[in-house]
Amino acid sequence: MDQSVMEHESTIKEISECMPNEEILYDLAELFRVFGDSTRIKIMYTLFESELCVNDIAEVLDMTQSAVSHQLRVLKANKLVKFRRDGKSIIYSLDDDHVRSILALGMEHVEE
Amino acid sequence: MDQSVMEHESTIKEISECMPNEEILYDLAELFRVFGDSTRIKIMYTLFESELCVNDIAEVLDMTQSAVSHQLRVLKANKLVKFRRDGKSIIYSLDDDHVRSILALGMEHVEE
DNA sequence: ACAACATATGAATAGTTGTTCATGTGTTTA
DNA sequence: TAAACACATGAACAACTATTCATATGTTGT
Repeated sequence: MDQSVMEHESTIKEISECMPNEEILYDLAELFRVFGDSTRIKIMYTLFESELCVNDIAEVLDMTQSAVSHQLRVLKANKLVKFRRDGKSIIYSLDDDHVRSILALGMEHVEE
Repeated sequence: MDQSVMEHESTIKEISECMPNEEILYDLAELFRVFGDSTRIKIMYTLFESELCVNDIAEVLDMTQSAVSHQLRVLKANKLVKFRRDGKSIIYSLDDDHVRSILALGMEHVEE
């Protein structure tokens, strides 16, 4: 095995060592997959400035209550939104500023 | 229509006005959808520190050349990677620092 | 306790997507 | 120029996902 092949092999090895482990990579992909649907993005944008109940989100986006609820479930499971009960309604809001940051960064890339 | 209903209506309207238009939202979702697959994320991570040709990516990730090429096509179409020819090989690299920023932000959220 | 309201959820379906296999295109070398 | 190499691409299939419809759960006011 000559020098250049050995260097090649060690480069390959180095890259593999820098790679985050499978589980983290899968979680990361799942996080982005949640952002990868325009209706979920719309829902997050409705919550950008103020919290809202499910019916209001459905009204703003002209969607069925069921569809919104299903998507909120996904957002909830990935800790992108949080919620609290207020009487009969359940009020949703963005979980933290990470969500806003990620949306903003994505927007920067898209608007170039 | 009483006062509270009017306020409700105007809130709904305000939110709709802040919402980015359909096309932008769709592009944004598409961008994140590209990040939403673990093999594409792996490919981007192999390119995090240094540029690589298709075969090397395939070798590092233990994937077929075809599968890698198909995914590079998606990354290319969304301007997440760029490429240049070098002899028989085509060398891929991350397109800009946006890619690194987005991956890093996502990682922050996941590692909490 | 009961009716009305707000939300969640399960099942089914239609549409989307990642991989594989086979083959095509483009480049180098003998 | 023919063979070998590196990569791209089209078709097909299996796996996944978002929405709809029907219904269940939980809360309020009477």
